[in-house]
Amino acid sequence: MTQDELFKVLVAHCKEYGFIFPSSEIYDGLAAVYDYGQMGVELKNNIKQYWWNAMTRLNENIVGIDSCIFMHPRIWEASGHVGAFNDPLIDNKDSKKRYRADVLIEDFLAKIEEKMNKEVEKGRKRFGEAFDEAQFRATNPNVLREQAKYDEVHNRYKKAEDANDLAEYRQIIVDNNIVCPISGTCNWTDVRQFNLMFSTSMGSTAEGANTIYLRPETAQGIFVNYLNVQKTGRMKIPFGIAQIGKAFRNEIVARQFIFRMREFEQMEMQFFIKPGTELEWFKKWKEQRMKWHVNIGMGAENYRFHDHEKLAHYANAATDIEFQFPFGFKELEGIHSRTNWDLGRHQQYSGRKIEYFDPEEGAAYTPYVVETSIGVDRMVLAVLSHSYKEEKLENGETRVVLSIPAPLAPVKAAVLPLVKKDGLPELAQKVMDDLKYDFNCQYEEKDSIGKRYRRQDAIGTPFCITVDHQSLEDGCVTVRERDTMSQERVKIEDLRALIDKRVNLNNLLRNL
RNA sequence: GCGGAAAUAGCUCAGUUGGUAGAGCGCAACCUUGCCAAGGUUGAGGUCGCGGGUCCGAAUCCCGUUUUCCGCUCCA
Repeated sequence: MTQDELFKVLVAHCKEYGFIFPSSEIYDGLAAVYDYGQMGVELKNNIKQYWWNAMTRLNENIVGIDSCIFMHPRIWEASGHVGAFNDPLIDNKDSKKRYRADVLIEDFLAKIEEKMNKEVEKGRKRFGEAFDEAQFRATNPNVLREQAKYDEVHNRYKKAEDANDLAEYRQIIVDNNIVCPISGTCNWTDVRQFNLMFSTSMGSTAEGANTIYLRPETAQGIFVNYLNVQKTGRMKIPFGIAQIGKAFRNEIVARQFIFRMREFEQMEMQFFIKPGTELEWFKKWKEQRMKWHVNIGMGAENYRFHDHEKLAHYANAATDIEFQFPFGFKELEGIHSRTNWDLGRHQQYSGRKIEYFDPEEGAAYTPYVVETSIGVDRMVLAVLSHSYKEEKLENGETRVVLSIPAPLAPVKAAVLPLVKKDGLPELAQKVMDDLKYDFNCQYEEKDSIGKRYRRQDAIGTPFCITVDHQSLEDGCVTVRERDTMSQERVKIEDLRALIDKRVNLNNLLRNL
């Protein structure tokens, strides 16, 4: 099976066993939006818990928050998201360069003005003292011609701007033969507005309504709460704020299942530090985060760093942790040294002083930030794609098994009476009642025992506990292990400890 | 965004030159069995993605549309 086929099979498996469904499926679906089903939500919650506890429990100086999806619109101006993603953009097909269509037109208008001014200067030299500029502009044929052209383009441009008419932008550029400064050609694409942010309006009346955005990242919710947390938590630098939450991006091309969705979930931690120490902390968090991933046990060889050579305007160092997905090594997590860019911008836009008084320095400064940002859905996909296996058994049959690392598995144990009579269901139900407070368990009595084992394999349940006739006499049950299919007899009272050892998330945390 | 392909039961698919919708698996109930997807009986489930057109008659032919997949492009 090729990686491509494997990916398709995995998507089908996710739907068949209740991990991930296409959104709004009975209405033909909604592109690039997916829902988590009864198994998927458990897996996802376990991943989130592993991250949350690793951040907030293992680090005394990291605390969590949960900020809202709706935020003040000015936040997105400060963060640069509004400016960068609202512009009408046009590409030159020959030079492959992208320009702002409005800037191209404004530059063109500026050139016409320059031409007119040159004519006026010529006139001034010719007529000397007697020169009447207004008179000259109203009568000189060269100036009049340019002025008419200017007025026409300017009017069209303003109208297009008011109507947000992108096609008209392009038409103005083409009609006036505005060329690309690099290729010198007029071979343009359509004008497109790349607004990555979803917007809605807040306020019940049209005139009183504000445009507000669905956050395209959770990080800004942390930055705008920096002062609140630092003061109320009496946090001392260095310290971090962690958050898990939904973010929204109106992707132009959203494909590859849950790898790139329009609504997705992030786990972000912003670590606030003293300026000048950022590269040290960047290095530390790089190591820490890689350790967290490898600790899950899906093979260190499936991860790698990808350092950014071209840096975003706010960063002075950046790297990705990439995972080997069925479609290649792709970004799972980003680690960025964001300097004081975000806090500085919020200071500027809000007018509030966002500083930290460092008692050791005896001075105040705007903290620097190292960010770790991981996609929850990408983690889910990483775990699922790595865990899905089709095994050839000795009897020639194929077994589909999700070898999800046990602490992340949706269901930890299935309790199965060998037959549904002779008092076995009653005993099995007792076993179930004993375990259900500690672990997510399933009770099943339908179909043959073999079939039930396979069903549990398909959802990645690490343990199957079978109650048979002998159990009624000796109080022992068969524990069947998912990956090896091996069985052992265990006393019912020893079950909890045995399962706990393998599935408890805290054991994963202890290895960090 | 552009080009190509696909859409029939929960899943995988068949359905002849246009003539009343099929299989296997799965699902539900019961019987038999009991440690790796067992057998039997019975049953539920589809206006064939959606909308329009041609025709006496459309799952089948035509047009439009939606969604998905595969390339390219874009984004990071």
